[in-house]
Amino acid sequence: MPNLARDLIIAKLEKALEDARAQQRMPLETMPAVEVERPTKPENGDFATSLPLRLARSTRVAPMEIARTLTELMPVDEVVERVWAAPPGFVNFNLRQEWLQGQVLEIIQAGESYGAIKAKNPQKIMVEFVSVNPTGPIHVGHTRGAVLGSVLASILEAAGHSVTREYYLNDAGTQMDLFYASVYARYMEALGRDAQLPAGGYQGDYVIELARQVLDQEGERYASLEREEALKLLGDTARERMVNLIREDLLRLGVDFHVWFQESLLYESGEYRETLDLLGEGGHLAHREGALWFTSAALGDDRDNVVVRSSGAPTYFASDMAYHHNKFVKRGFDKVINIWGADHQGHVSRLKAAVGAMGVDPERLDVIIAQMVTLKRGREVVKASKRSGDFVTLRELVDEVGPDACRYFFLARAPGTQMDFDLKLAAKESSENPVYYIQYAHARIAGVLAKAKEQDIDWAKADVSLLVDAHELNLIRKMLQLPELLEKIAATQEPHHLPHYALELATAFHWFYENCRVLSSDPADRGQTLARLKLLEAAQLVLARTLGLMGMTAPARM
RNA sequence: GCGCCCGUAGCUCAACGGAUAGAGCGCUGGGCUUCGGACCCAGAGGUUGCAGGUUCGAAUCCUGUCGGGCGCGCCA
Repeated sequence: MPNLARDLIIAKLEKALEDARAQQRMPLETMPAVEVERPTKPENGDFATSLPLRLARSTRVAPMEIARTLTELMPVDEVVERVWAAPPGFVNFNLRQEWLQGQVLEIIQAGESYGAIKAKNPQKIMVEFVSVNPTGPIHVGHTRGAVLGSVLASILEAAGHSVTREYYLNDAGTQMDLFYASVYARYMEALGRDAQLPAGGYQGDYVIELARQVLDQEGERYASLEREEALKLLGDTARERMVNLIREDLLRLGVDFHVWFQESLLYESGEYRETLDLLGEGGHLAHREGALWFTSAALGDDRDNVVVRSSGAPTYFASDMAYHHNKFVKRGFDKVINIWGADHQGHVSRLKAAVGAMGVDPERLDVIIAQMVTLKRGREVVKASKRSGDFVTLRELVDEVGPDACRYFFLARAPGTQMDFDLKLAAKESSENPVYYIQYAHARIAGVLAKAKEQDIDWAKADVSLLVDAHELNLIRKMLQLPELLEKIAATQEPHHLPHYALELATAFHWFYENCRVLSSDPADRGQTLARLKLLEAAQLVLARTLGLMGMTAPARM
């Protein structure tokens, strides 16, 4: 891809500023950062900058005068057709029609890589997400983070970074022990033995099913073992089965990982020990009340945190520190993005403190907190609690709503806002969901292109300069926004803009389709037909690309 | 009590400190003899919770306040 129009305009502005200073037409002490925006109103141009308004104070020059000076210093070229000053102090830019037309060919040439950007500083990035304990199936609350993480990872890749998608598997620790004991109790129960769920054990029906499944497939062998031995061996199989279930459920949603990182490895490899030693040497650990503490209060956190309990068992936080040591120091990620639920929000500061104490710049760790999802059936709130067993699983959700709608729905909301998910509504309205509106645009294009092929129309040599209708140019303009958008999302880590863009793109297409007939039997329209087929080919590509980045299907028929 | 997040149209949500705060759903009224009507067009609907402040300009930043969510364990 050539440079983005936006970047060309920024370069133009920067040059104009330098010229203005050199010619002493503007008293600039330092060069300001140049930013351009896309005006909401088309009459305000394809691009605009409010630079004159920002510079008015420091230069003590009237905004409109600055705007006019800059305008004079920016001649039109092959990309920009018109530059003008607009009150109260904007400079607006319009793109040249010929350039827009040419972009159709550029998009087709870029093909499936359209929108991909060469990052100015490509980074090795890890996105760690979901990471639910394998003590039960994934439920609705985790789905948001799953979608968010997978799409963010795709977009970061498109923006030129090298991305690892990782699931942190907590296969050690007290919750797992509790889970094993719960499965064991259900297993014995299934054999008719007297068994009691441990205090605070996992009560969900899935534990009963799991135990029964093990019994069916592996027999009674665990019952004859010593309890401790049985817990270990039965635990192993139960955990594996649970992890597989989680993996399958996520795959149904279209979420996949490069790495399933086992917590237990941190202990086996000695990295846990190594991390503690490192922190100890730095003076960040203290023995107190029989336990070992990370002295995070001294680093600005609200309080110190226990790393090793008085029982000698490490806390979850201890392994998390070792895990992040592994991410940054052992594996050398430039940036790590963790996606957590709102209930983990209190852990951000202490983990950042720990990362800093390891000698890693805490800025390299980003934690995105996805706020709670309230699940509803109509007006009724559905409680989701894994231990009480009363929850809706990801699998049930995907079965009911479908993966595409599910992804779109979770993706379209900014992570920081709490959201309601009405199961009833989602299922009922699925045929009028924006998802279908977007996919329908893709299917419509596929239909026209297929028809053109049936008629042996070859549009390879179409003349794009015939694309002069406002609807056509509008569609091209919209297609050209994708690369900028991806760059922005990669920088702000807010993928929710993508579904909104997809909707706008689909609207631009439907509007075009309504107003511009593509296939015409009139020989006089031949040139226009070919050009429009070319445009559709590009539009289909951009739609498919956008849907693909969201992990959604781009159907040729619906 | 302290900390983090969120209050925008009837509902679900957008809006990079910028120009008249926008979409979808729902509601009202229109639109195909031709490529897929799962479409298009128009309209109604807003004191951006409230009050101050900063700024040429605030839904956005700051302070306070009201309302909601989540945290504040030798659980994860």
